[in-house]
Amino acid sequence: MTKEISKTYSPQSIEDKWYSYWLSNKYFHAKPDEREPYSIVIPPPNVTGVLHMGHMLNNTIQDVLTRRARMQGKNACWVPGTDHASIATEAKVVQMLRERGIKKSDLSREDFLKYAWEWKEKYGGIILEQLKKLGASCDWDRTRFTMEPSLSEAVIDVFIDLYNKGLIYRELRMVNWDPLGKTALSDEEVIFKDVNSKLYYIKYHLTENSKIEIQNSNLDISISDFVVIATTRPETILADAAICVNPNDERFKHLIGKKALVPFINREIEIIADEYVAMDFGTGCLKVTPAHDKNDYDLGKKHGLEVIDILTEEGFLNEKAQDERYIGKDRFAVRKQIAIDLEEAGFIEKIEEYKNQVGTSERTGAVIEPRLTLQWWVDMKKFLAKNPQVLDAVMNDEIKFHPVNMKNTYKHWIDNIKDWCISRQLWWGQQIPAWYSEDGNFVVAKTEVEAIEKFKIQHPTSNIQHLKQDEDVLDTWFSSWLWPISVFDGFKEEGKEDIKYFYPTNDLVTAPEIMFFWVARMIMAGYEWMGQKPFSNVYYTGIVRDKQRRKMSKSLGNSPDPLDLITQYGADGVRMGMLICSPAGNDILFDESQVEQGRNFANKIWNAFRLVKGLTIKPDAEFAADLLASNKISEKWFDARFNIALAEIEEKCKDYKLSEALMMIYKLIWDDYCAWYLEMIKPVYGEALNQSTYDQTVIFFEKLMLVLHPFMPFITEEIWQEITERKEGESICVASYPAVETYNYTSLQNTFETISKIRELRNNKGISPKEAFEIVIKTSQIELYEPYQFLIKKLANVSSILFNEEAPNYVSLSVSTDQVFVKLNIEIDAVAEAEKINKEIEYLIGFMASVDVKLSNEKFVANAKPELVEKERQKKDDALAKIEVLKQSLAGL
RNA sequence: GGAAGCAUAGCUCAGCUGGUUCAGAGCAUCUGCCUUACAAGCAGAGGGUCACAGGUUCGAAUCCUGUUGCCUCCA
Repeated sequence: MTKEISKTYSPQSIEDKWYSYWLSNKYFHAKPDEREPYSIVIPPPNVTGVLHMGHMLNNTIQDVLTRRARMQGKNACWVPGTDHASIATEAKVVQMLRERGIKKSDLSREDFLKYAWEWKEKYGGIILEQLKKLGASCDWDRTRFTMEPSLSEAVIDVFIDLYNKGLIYRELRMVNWDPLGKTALSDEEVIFKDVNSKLYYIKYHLTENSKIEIQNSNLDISISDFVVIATTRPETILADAAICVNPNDERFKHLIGKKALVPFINREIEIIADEYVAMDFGTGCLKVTPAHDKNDYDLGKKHGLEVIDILTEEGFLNEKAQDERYIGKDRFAVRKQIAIDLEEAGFIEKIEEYKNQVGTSERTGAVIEPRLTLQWWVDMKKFLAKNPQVLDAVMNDEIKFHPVNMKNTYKHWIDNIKDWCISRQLWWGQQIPAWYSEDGNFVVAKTEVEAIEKFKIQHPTSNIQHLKQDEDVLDTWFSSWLWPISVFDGFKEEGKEDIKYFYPTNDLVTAPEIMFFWVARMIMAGYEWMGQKPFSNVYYTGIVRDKQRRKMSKSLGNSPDPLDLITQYGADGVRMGMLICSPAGNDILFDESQVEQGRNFANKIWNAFRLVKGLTIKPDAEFAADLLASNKISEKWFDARFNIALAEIEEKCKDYKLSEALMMIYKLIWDDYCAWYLEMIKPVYGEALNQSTYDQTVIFFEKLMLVLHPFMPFITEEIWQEITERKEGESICVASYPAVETYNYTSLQNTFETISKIRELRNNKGISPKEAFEIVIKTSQIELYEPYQFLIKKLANVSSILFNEEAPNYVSLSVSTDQVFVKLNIEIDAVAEAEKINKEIEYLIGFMASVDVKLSNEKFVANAKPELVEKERQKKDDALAKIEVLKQSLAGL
């Protein structure tokens, strides 16, 4: 050994060394040239984010795709960046300020933003730094941020453009209100959760007049003084505007048009009728609260009911609730309290346990409050009518989804699309370019100066002395949907080279849960502003879960820290562990043992490297002809194996079945190269290997490293650099990926089987591997064994091989259709041997019978493919031949 | 409540248009081994009526129908 190589692979120093080598040589930087482009845009992680297991999986996959493309001679560009994540970041900054004793409400917009930017500068880059540890081959010179000036400008331009096209409007509507974030949310940002709640049955007394009217009527009904309604939200009774029953409900017909009193505050509300009311739910009487329920709002609008909003933007009760006991208190506190108060006052008939679903904010977790507010909307139906390709391209596979069944989900969403609420009552984000005059008119314009000009034309009578810009910012996704265009500066007038060259991008790798938020909308933006798709393939990764199938999350504490994992197992090990069990679209059940498997694999490769590096080499001329011939056979065999496997690997990669491809590489290296090939050519201890075989062995190793490199970039670079001389500036990152070459396949099937069977025998009889055997092979095809005797002798420790000789008192082994007889130096049990052979004969007879059934079935012979029938005949012949051999050996015992 | 999907070894999954790649892989388990590259290893082994019930067919894990059980998305 020329130099000492450590017995176990230690990734730490190697990984940092090579990553900085790659960066300093700018291998990841791409600019347009004459090569075929390959591009991926990263799903920009939130600036607030730290790397979690989902990112690890997602970015490993992107890196594999990018590195493969780069090695295959394409000009690969993976654009990194971060998302300003308006609501998530604003929440973090507010919290940080609170910890410092500063209230957001005490700050001006400008001061707040100053703090927010400070925060972003400090923490915003963390996640990208972490990606470097993973080995991500992003073009870091192209790092973008959704709120950097040029990207923000694109967002504003797009807003104005859409407004001018009549695709954006402003309207008072019921929205999903997040009382914690104090902002509106889009439907997609609301997560429904099952909760155990209570259904309260509350009595509303009729007014005196109503009672009298009913008594005076001619209806034959028993009179009661009240109606009962069922609700899960008793605090909202203070906002009730009516009670509604189904007009077809016989039980309540007499009540229609009468009046009832809201408990405690005694507001008179009318009992109205509408078929919307389900007769079989609750009591059949519905309380109508237009301000606090979407359906009630619609109902109220239809019947002209008053909208009584009793909640503040933070979800506290306001003075409209009228009852002093509750004003200024939180909605949930009031719910508890009012239930007790109602019960004490005798308004509660009963309380039932009830399971229902409650909408919560994706970002803050707060329970969503339906709230009537003035917001900005994108008219999605109109948008899609203008861009029908948004659906068509996915349905006809112009944009391919992996796995394909995601197409259904996509179509369903598109078919049921709702308008997109894009305004957010936040400060962190792109401020909406709408300008208001004091008399309530507005124009949409990029700057105040332009706004003034527009006012002069559109609202000449307005007072434009004090124009005020809209306070709200745009939904984060209103900037992310432009990402594949804006990262290449596609909205700018000049510098079109990048966008022309890299757009449309090739692959997008993302989580299925943001298909609507992001994927669908990028497709929309792509067609609207570029006139073509933003990417050709979408690979949906699964969700990373723990062994108990629970989603990994910070709050559950079931997620390992990715950086700790990398420190412990190496980036290569972690990448392999994540990928080995993650078919597209399937959730991955993460377990540290998989990462351990990855680390073990790296170590295995490392030791193969130690072996090869440690070999002593001598010229071929110094070796015996039979050894050289044997080694040639081994080389030829592995060459064929490699090419067969490579073809399969490429096939899998083409289908985006990366975990299957990786598994094939794993087996190719571990089983074929290490367990078989290296053992076949390895000289006995102390002896040398011939030069030509050594050279070939190194070439194989190199090729294996190239194929594995996209998956495990660090160890492959280290070995690729060390296995042979490299020039300064060379790297496996930019080396060419092997192509499938022609090969002559020599099947060593029978040889390998013979070796395995002899090893098995040794195992069963407890005979040491050091003890050599003499064997006799009975076969009609000597050519399947004769040239490979050397290998059988070496790998199964066999001292001599004879063909078709008598083998009295030998133990018989079945190899394919042949028999191998092994001479043991111990006494063999003739009776047991005979029994074993008889069993085998019995099985073969049964097997033949089943084949005969098929062959004597006229319909089978007539309908099945001829080659299939032929195969069945062959099976029968083989079995017959084998029975013959077995009978002979039985006689010999 | 609506839609789609899934059900194959202990676990995670492959199995295209029905027939030798038809019952597979990796991990885990078990049994031997510290055999000069590797115990993070080596050599072997055992494990499945392909969820259940019908049907189509000469032939079904594969196609059809129903049942049950899971998961996801939407409301």
